[in-house]
Amino acid sequence: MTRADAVRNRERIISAAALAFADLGLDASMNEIARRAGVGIATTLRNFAHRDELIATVFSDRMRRYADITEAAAARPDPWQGFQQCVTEVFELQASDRGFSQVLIGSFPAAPAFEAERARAYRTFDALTRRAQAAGKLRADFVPNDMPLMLMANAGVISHTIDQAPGAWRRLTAYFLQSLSAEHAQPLPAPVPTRRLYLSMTKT
Amino acid sequence: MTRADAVRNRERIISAAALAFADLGLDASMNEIARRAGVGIATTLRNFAHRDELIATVFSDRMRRYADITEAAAARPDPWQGFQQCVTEVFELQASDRGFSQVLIGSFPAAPAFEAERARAYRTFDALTRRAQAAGKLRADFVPNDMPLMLMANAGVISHTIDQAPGAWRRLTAYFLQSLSAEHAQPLPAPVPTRRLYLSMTKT
DNA sequence: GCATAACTGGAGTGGCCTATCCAGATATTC
DNA sequence: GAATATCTGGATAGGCCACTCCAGTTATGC
Repeated sequence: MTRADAVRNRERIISAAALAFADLGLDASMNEIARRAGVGIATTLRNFAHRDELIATVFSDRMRRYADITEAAAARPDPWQGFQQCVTEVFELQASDRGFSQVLIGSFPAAPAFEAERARAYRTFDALTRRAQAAGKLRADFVPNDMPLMLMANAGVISHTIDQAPGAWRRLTAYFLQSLSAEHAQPLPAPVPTRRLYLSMTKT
Repeated sequence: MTRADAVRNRERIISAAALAFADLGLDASMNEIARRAGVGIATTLRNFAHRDELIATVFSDRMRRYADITEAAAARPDPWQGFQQCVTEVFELQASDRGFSQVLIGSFPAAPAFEAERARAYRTFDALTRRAQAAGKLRADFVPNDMPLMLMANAGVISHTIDQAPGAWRRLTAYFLQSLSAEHAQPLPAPVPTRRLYLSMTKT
């Protein structure tokens, strides 16, 4: 039987980690998290032997929300508005948490349930893309794999501006959305091969 | 009198640091650099007491090149082609070195000569911007302060793709340039206040 | 070729990191 | 309320970090 106080401690660790990741990013130290939780380092590491487990636990809600945002956008009647809403809201989600911004451009193979949500988002985004292209609104040479590219770009902006200029990502978003419109689109260089980009998102 | 072998050591440190920064980014440890240079840690730190001095020394060439690229673009007769060339070549310079990519979105107040080159680039870019806008090619609501925003975005892409998909930044660049065209430009959110963005680029 | 100023690298310090160990504390069960 | 299974946090180890100290080495000027 798991003891009641152990459950309480586990939850304190998760709460503390959520704050620490938001403040400091994903590389907040386990020591720091233990300190904030008012719990020993041993207790923290007993509950979450690998940092990735803690990350997956802390951000499972947000990851689900990520996939939900994509599905809600796909449910909108207007294909192009749906696509734009998806990009905007995902970027906004990224801006809401330094840690989650990094989660979205990372990969956590040790947490299958977590990655399943990401896969759900990708599948839906794929459909969203095709629908917007079929409607002639999204440029035909856009590929779903451009999304991680944009997430990386947005993460770069967010990590440097979120404290001093928290709205900077909105301007980036606007630039992106305009360049994704099918109207007057100019040719692009070749897209990034999916496999290779995914590889780059594997843990180091 | 500075001894000949001391000069030689200093140069070995600079060369080793250039490689280490390119491989590992700006946070390569001083220990690692000393090891690569085949020199004691004490010698390394005696030559460069602060990491920033070493960074400014290693990247002074590239920083000058950055400003030169901007000036060369400003010297081109066609304002819009000049502007596009500037953005493309600066992004390419960023892609050529993980460390320099970070330098371009950082700030090194302890190295005034270094920052003077950056200021030269900014001044020229400002003129380049106005000229391209006067020609009606660059959208009127673009502000020079959007450049650091794009540099941050590009740095984000580069840091995650340079190994596995080294051409990814080109696609980002193409998207950006299209959204900067004056033709069919849609309204944007407010630009990031200059002061605040600069502040965010100050060392932590 | 010697005296000396200039320079060297290794050893040591203190800090923070992950990770493990274990004697003691505590919730639970009966 | 005693027995026990569960859980705790401090101490500890080993690694890497920036940084300092100093006895010993080496280039240089005469």
